[in-house]
Amino acid sequence: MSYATDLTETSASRAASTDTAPSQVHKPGQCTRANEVISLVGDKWSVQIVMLLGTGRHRFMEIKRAIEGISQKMLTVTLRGLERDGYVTRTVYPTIPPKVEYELTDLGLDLLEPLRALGSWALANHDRVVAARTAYDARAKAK
Amino acid sequence: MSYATDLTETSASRAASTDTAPSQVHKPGQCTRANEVISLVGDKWSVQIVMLLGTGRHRFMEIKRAIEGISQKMLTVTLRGLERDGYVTRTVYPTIPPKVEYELTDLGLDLLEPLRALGSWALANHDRVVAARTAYDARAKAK
DNA sequence: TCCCCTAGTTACCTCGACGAAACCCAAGGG
DNA sequence: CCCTTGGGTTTCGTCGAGGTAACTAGGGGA
Repeated sequence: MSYATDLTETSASRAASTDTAPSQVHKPGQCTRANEVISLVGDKWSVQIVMLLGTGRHRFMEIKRAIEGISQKMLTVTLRGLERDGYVTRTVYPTIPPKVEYELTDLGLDLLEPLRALGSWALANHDRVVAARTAYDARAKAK
Repeated sequence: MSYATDLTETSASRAASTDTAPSQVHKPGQCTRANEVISLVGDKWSVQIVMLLGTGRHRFMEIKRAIEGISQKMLTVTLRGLERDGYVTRTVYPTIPPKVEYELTDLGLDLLEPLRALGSWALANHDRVVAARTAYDARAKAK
């Protein structure tokens, strides 16, 4: 493992070719730590919510209506997770129709930057991916 | 939806507050398209493989030994997916112990950049997340 | 009177992601 | 004769993510 995020990563190829050391040439710690955070991105809903909250403070039902497709349960679960990880704050107004507002913390705002980078990359290169996909499928079908 | 990757996104809040239009004020297309690409990041293995291939060309068994924990099946499935989406190329040498090499395409190399950004962010902010997590758990337990 | 609104929680169920392990070919080594 | 090696495919089983629906509170509107 060990992503070589900005380290000079010659260890991966070395480990695979030499193979004398069992499999511990990489630093598994880094990979694990990175994954712990990156796995949030896999969450189907977390990214969308963080992106939405990037536009400012929002109420629960606002988010639910904005995300379209998310269930009540998953919204609460996801928001709890984001709160636990320190990305959002939850503010409860004990009025009688309850009112809860969610807002990004500094950490959440920080996360927004690489997330937006990934998002705009995705938007920009979407067509390339679709083209590759159809080309691949055509090739596979022709075979 | 609509991530507001770099657009001025006032529509999300507007849609939630006005609520006159059913739910189509955002541009759902962008969100869907972005997700289509971002969902790759959720794949538990795709990111690791792309990162590893960022260090150069690699053989199947090399990758399998380097990733540690991936099963034969998931490696083939993930690599096929990455090949289909145009991120990696698959080169078969029809020798008699078979030899297959995987390498990032230009698209894959392009993806590497936002991925590394996210990865180094994750590494840099891992501690903040863990701290928030333990603080939250302590608060929850004390309640 | 009854329903709806907000922000949840809970129980139940489904379905797909993923792992484990067996099987494949063909050549080469003991 | 069997094992190994590389790069798979296939089958089977599990487990958890996530959806659905019903419940909670109290006040306002028809």
